[in-house]
Amino acid sequence: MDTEPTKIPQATAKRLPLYYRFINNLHSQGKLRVSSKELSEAVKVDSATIRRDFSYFGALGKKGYGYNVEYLLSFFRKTLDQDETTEVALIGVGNLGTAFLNYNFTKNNNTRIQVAFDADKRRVGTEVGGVKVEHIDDFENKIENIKVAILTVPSNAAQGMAERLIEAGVTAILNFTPARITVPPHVRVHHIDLAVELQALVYFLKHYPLEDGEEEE
Amino acid sequence: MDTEPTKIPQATAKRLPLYYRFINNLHSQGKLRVSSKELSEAVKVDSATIRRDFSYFGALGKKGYGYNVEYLLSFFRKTLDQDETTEVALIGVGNLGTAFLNYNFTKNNNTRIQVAFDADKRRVGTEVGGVKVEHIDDFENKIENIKVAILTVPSNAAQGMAERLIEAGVTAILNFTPARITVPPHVRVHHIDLAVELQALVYFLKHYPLEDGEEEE
DNA sequence: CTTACTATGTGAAACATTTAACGACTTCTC
DNA sequence: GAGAAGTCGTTAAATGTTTCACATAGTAAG
Repeated sequence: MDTEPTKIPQATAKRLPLYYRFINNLHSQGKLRVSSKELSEAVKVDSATIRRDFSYFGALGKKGYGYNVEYLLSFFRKTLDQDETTEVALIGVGNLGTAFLNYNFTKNNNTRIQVAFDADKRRVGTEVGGVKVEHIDDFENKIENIKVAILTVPSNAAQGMAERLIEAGVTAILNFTPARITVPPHVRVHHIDLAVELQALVYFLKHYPLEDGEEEE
Repeated sequence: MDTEPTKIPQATAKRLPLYYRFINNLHSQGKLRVSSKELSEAVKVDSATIRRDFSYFGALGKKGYGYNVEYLLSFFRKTLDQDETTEVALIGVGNLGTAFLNYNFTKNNNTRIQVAFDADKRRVGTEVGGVKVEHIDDFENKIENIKVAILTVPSNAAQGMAERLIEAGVTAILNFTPARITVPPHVRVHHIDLAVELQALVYFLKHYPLEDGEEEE
């Protein structure tokens, strides 16, 4: 009973949540069918890429018709495990951390921030976005079943915190600090580096002028 | 006098700011030389990839020696236009926007948030992270020379704001809203979608177990 | 039923990126 | 100064991703 088909390319996997969200929108708008072309315009991914992506999961659509929204939705729900919620811990309740806490992922998502931690005693005990803030030194006791952490601490604390998280059983970290943390091979880290993103955008702006007609991810 | 060599691959261009920051660190630590191997360990990019990346700009290193930090730094400073500051506008001073304003990009960066805008009158007139907050309806007058905007507004406002920004002359947008905005071909948009990033991480966690020895970007 | 239309799923080509491997040159050590 | 060790720059191979283009099968309508 493995839901896994053959391995999906990573590039495809990264687009799945995006597809899911949009299909979800369509569904709540009461739309019954959708073509790869419509989807393409909405999510800004080439329609052939969408068809290819979907095809890794088998034939989800009907020729001459498109995709049935209801079916697509229930398919992705299963595939993305939307039914079981993944509990997440957030480390560092600064501005960025607060932004996450207020984001309310659970709405369209299978992820929920269960608990947040901060080193600043003034923040401990408060509640942000419905999530309790605990002191960072207590966390070893409070994240026993948590495998995913969002790291929004100052960058000099990043490596140390990562090690403590891993020690406590975390195996996936979304790292928003500029520090590139070093982790054992069984731990997955995704870096999102705001300064780098902004600089890269500026670099593209200056060195890769868009000609009319050239489009963009 | 074109600083442009032949076109650099996009994947390389996205790594340049990362390299720059790290080389900058080395320099302020007083380090004189660095090898692609050391750099690789620090930024978590394969050393062959680093050598390849650097080689697009010509021969920056010396065989048997490595790279001279001073030289590398001054080279990247030029290449990434670190000398001229790019002015940026920030739209939407919520938690995420505030996080950006407090980030202080100028420190290691050639980008500076010059002005921020918000629709909430209570925020207008305040200063966040040293940046004045203006009312959003005034912005057409105040961003005449600004080409880059960070969009951290609620997602239902994203498309409309994007259009106003473009109308006012913006040609690059860093979009943090979940909305995939539609823009004319001469405008560059980079999407950073926090919920998608988190979901993708969870998907990888569940479906792509890391074997020992497998490493990760 | 037949014809016109539509849109999928995919083979094959094109394109992009990463990685391995190694020759050439430098530095280091004795 | 000679040999060992180190490290770049690059050629070539491998891998990954996107896109084209079209046969095929379904829909829609008279």
